Amino acid sequence: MQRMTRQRAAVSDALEDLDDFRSAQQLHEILRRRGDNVGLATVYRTLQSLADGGDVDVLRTEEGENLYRRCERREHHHHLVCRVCGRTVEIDGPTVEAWANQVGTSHGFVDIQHTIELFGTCAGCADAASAQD
Amino acid sequence: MQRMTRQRAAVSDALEDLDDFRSAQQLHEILRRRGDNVGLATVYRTLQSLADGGDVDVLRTEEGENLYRRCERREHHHHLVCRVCGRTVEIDGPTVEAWANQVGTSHGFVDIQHTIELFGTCAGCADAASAQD
DNA sequence: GCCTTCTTGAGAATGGATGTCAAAACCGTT
DNA sequence: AACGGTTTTGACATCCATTCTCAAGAAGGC
Ligand SMILES: [Zn+2]
Ligand SMILES: [Zn+2]
Ligand SMILES: [Zn+2]
Ligand SMILES: [Zn+2]
Repeated sequence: MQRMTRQRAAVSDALEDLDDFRSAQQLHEILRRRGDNVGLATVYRTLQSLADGGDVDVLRTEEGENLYRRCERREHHHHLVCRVCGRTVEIDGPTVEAWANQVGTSHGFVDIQHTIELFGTCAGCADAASAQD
Repeated sequence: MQRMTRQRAAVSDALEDLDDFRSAQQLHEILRRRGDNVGLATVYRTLQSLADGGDVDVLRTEEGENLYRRCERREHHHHLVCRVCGRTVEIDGPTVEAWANQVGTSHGFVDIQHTIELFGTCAGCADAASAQD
C-alpha cells in the first residue's frame, strides 16, 4: 500500500504549481529552493510511482531525459510542446487513436500501443524570434 | 567530406543484412562475430552519421537505448514494431501527417514536428503465446 | 506508545553514450 | 607508387541520468 509521506506530498505539490514538463533534477532543485528538502533518489522514485499510477505524464526528450507533468485530464491524450519555452497543450485525437489501431490490426498485430508527441514553436516564441531580426 | 572506410562499409553492410532495429552494441557484437572488427566508439559514430544523413532510422526504446534500422524508403515514415520479436513494418500515414500539422497550426504553433511509433504483438508471436497455454 | 512494514537518502554502481588524442587510414596530388 | 594534409579510428576515460544499496527513519494500524 502507498504511504503518504512529507516527501511524496512535496513532489506532488510542486508538480501542481508547474505548468510544463520538468525533469527529476529540476524538481529536486525546485524543492530544495522551496525549503522542502527531498533526496534526489526519492524524487526519482516518487515521479516514477506517480507516473505508474497515471497521476503524471512522462515525456522523453531528444537527449534521453525524462520530463514529468501533471496534466488536466487523466485520460489518454497527447502533447503539443513548444521546443523553445516548453509551453504545453494537451491534445485529444480520436482520429489518430482510430488510425493507430486500424493500422496495427490490418498488419495482424494485437495489443497495439502508440507513442505520439508533437513539437513546434508556439506563437509567442515565434514572434520573439522574428522580432530578433 | 565523408570518407569511405572499411569500418563505415562494415556497419552499413551489416545493417543491410538485418531486418529489424538493432542497438549500437548489438551491431558491434555482430560485426565482431563476423570478423569485421570495428571499435565500439566507431560504431556509435557511424550510426549517428548514417542517421543524420537519413540513411538509417532511429528508434528510442522504453529503456532509453537507441536502435537503428535501414528502411526500404528514405522518405518520412513511421514504424509498427513487434514488442516480442522486433519484426518491423514501415507505415505510411498521410492521415496522421495532415492531422499533426493541422493540430499544431490550430494552436498557433509553427515548425511542427512529430514522433509517432506503434508497438504491438505480431500475429506470429501472438500465436506462439496462445499455444503456450 | 509499540511494532511491523514501507520509505528515505547519501553514496556507490550501472550503462548507454560521448570525449580524448595519438596512431592509422583515406585519397587527391605529384 | 610514394607523399602529405586531413579525416577517421579505437582503447580508454569521462559523462550523466537513473537505479541500486541498505541502514536509519517515518507511517500508521493496534
Ligand atoms: Zn499530458
Ligand atoms: Zn493516443
Ligand atoms: Zn513478433
Ligand atoms: Zn509522420
